[in-house]
Amino acid sequence: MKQRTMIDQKPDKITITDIARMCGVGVTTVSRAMNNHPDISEETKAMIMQVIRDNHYVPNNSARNLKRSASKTIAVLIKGITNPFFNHMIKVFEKEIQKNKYSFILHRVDENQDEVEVAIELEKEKRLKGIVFLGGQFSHANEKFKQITVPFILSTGGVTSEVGSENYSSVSVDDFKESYKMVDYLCGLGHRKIAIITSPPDHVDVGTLRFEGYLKALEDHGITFREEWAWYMREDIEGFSMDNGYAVTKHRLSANPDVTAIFAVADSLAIGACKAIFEDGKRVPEDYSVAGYDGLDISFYYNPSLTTIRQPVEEMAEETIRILFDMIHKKVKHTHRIFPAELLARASTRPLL
Amino acid sequence: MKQRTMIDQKPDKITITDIARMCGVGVTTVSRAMNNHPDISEETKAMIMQVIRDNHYVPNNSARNLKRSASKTIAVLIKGITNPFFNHMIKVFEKEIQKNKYSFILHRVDENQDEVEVAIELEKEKRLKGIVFLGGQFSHANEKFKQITVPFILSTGGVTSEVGSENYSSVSVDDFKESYKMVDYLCGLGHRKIAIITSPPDHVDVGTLRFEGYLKALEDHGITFREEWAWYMREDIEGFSMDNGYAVTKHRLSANPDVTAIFAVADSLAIGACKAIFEDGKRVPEDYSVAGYDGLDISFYYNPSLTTIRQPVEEMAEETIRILFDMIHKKVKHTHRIFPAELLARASTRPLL
DNA sequence: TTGTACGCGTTATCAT
DNA sequence: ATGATAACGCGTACAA
Repeated sequence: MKQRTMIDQKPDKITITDIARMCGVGVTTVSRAMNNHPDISEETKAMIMQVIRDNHYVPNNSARNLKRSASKTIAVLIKGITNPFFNHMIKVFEKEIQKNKYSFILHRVDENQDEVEVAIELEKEKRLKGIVFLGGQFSHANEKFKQITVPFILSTGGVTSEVGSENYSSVSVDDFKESYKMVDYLCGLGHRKIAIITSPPDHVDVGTLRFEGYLKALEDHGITFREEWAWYMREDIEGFSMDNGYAVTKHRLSANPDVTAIFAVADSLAIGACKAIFEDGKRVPEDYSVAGYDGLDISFYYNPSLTTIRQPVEEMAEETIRILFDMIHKKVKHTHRIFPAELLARASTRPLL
Repeated sequence: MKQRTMIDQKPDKITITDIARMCGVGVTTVSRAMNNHPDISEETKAMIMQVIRDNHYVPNNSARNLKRSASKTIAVLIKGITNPFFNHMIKVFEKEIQKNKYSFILHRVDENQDEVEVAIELEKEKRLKGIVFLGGQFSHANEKFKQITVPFILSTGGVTSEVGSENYSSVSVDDFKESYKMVDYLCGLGHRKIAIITSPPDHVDVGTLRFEGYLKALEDHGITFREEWAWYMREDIEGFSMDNGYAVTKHRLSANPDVTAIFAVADSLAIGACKAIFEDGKRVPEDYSVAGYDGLDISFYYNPSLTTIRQPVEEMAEETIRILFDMIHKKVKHTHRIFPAELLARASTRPLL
């Protein structure tokens, strides 16, 4: 009954012990009240919870995590947050993870941080049960992967170079194939001079594979690739952004007047390209056919609506979580799942003649 | 003495004590080596760090946070991540915070969580030095604000109802005024039947103030508001999304043939509206003038480019951090800074007649 | 059903 | 310069 009254100078310094003392019970009982433990009478529990509320007591998560052995939480690591492509996926992750009665942490990793290192740290800190790497590129991560001791999966991320595929799970689309599909489509429309907006050659990211798909499609159509068709993103502007597509196209368009189609390896780049074309007094698709990649919402809403490769984001996200839980429940060791993407032929491309 | 001798299967269970033993030094010394403490010889430090690297030892952050008294970290809390409007701001936050030698945590708070409660928890867990609430609405948060014991600032967020402004700092634009400005502009172009796409009346968010600005501008131009001009976002679709603007316009357009202009309280809504207009066989701005709000990148790239209210996001973000550090360094108690926004008159609106 | 005491992994204090 | 040890706040055997 000796509720500690008034003159609370340090309301944040209150601990479970204080609550216990206020309630005249032991810390165990307080702990039980908070964690919905069975072995506690309803009335003492109610009383304790009331005192907790009255005093605005908030348990310290660091102490909890330190003590707790397991924690039923999944972390999703994402590099940057600029990519609108991930928004849908994150929502699905959240829903699916909650459906499994796990809690969900979205952790952003800085552009210049190593996401695997962050994961290793986070696993210990939060006693994670599983990890999803959303996007990102994993070139030489093999050694580090081994330090992750819980199931993890690469969702939508590329694994370049020789990282043994028996060491991780993944969900993705075949960037090479889908990119090929698009360029093949453009060729089928009669285009033979097709520029591509992609990452600089020394970069290792999704742009690389998509560029190779482009090359192969050209070859299969008997078209000899010309270096001047490779419009590399600028490095001084954020990658895969509208700004970048705009700047690149602005610079390259007039120098390549015979190009009839432009394939951008991201919808945002394609939109930037369109703007540059408009400002040049030209039209899409009458003067230039423009195609994107990703299938963002905006590709539908843009005017003209963008021909693009739609990745089945929702399904991919669901499958990501499904595989992860399969691994957690030891039903399976690792899985690689490649989804087919869909070519959406819309208004930004047209047959040549 | 009951140190683990049993076959180490868990390489992640290695602790600072293990490292100390391996190095033949005390735990204190290891701790010093890791934290760049001055009181340690270069050679022992190098030796210890090598052992740490060899064994892939990673210190447990929960234990660190628990023990550490202070931590020089700022957290930015953001509700949802769908809003592309925040992307620029986050980058600036990160840069500015690092410039101050603090570290930066971006913490996403779930749609159905109370961000202030999350903040209170996080403050203890991470020993935060300051908090930024990015966006969000704070109606009855006054009591809870008091439980936050470190400086915090509301950036770009609305505070509706009577939360004493002496209890927090804030950076924002005057939604009422800027909204008024836009509608006033439309009226100046000769429009008198102007629809608005905004949040449902019972919602408390940025839409509310912007709606009021719209109402006032109409009134000042001697226009009597008609209920049928209020196109409320659908609740079964994500708020402020292109999908929502599209659905609403699709539904309302034909029922209101005499409307000549549409003011959407977000660029994304405006884009959705444009699409619906196009599908109706009409044009922007020839048949309808459409205006947005926010000044997203896409508003420039869209076709036609969107007339909008551009919030000075970079400056606002910089000021947010500046004020926060002023508070941290006790130079100031709290500050409210309102930024002017800029009306960008572009191609999606035109004079009537 | 409830309480006591210990340990989680780290850093801070105070010795040496 | 280095080391032993006491916290940090909580959960949980184990005892009552």
